[in-house]
Amino acid sequence: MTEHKRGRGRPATIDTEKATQAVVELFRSKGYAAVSLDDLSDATGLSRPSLYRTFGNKLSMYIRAMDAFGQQVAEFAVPALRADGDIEAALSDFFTAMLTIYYRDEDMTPGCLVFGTAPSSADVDAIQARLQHGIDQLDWLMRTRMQQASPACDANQLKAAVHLASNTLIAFSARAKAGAPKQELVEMGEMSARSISTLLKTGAHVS
Amino acid sequence: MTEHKRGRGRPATIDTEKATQAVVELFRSKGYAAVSLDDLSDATGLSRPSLYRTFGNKLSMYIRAMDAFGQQVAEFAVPALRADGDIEAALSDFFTAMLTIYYRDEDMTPGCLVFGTAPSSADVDAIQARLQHGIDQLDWLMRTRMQQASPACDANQLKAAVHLASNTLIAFSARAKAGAPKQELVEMGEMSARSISTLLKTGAHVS
DNA sequence: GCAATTTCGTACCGTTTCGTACATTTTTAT
DNA sequence: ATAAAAATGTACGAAACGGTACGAAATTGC
Repeated sequence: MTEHKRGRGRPATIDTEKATQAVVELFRSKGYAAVSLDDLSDATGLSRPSLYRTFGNKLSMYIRAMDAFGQQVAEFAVPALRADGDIEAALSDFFTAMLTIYYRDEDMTPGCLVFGTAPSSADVDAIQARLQHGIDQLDWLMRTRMQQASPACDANQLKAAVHLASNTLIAFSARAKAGAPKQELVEMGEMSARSISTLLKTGAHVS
Repeated sequence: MTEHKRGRGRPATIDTEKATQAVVELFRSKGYAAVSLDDLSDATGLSRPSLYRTFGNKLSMYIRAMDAFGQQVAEFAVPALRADGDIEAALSDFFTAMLTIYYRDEDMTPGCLVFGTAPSSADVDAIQARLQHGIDQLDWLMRTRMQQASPACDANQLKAAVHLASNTLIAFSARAKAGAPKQELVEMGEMSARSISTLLKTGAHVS
């Protein structure tokens, strides 16, 4: 699919995937506006014109980075939430999986590209739209999973649990960026998962 | 106190407080890195050298804006949390008070300066320190208020409730920036307040 | 080999950026 | 009046910025 039939001309040598990953890393650790094209050039090893050819301008690079980040989350962390079994374990495992993404290396804390850096650049319409998409998707994910876990739960109680869970993850981004140690947030996620699952269970027979 | 004994020389005409407010508004709607000194000059009506004389460089302006914003929160919203009475009402009123700050005008959504824009600039040490301070203060506020409301509550349950409440507010910043209508978040705050207070009450006699 | 074709980096342009030197204005003291 | 003092804006400089024209490099078709 990605393999073109090698026609005439100089063969391409750029590893788009690896470059995309470098772009993601840079944007999520320094934000959108603070990153210059020279920074991106250094991080990817590509010249500035090459960046333009493969990714377009800075905004489209950031948008693409958001998409790539979302895909990584979908592949690595969402399965933990979708896993069968106790809702508490699913929530807890999902939180910790997200935290291993947020804390890439043990020392540094690049955090979340979407919830960590997009809000401050939300005055750009395209960025705001993607941010909203990310939040919507998170809410949808939580709602469907919790509905499956507690089909008899009251609608309002369910909604409350969904928001508590989504908001927990969103806040993790800010806490990670603030320098909280990973273990602290892992424990916070475990406790939140327990509380939220308790609410879901008791919510099944409350007005 | 602020009134100097008017010695020799041209009297100052700059309204520092009004300029500070303009700086806060600009930073919290566009973030730190995306704001230029010319933007700040336009927003405040002060020339760039005047900005330097009164506030120092861009970073110190942002730091000062964070402090001013925190003070506004302490004066306008924190009393609602501290108010005597039901913990659910206190939480709900606090959330809505914060949301009236986040949604300054009906149309625009500048959001939260601390939780909305600081995370993406947390690679600057001074900004990260203030962000952490803001989170710590929020946690402390929640903990003391909930301790007062439910002195018999289990320590872990209390901690869980504190984190759920703090994380709710932190996430509101991202949701507001994403374009969520104010009413939606007000209702989300009410439901979260109810759930969290429920957890606090049931947590008094659970292992 | 040689032209066509595609990829890639050097070098450049106009603009914006932060920060400051310096002149101007406005006041008080003598 | 006139000098001293404080506050303020104009004008400038050096650096960084986003973006692109253009030439060099590498490969295939003839």
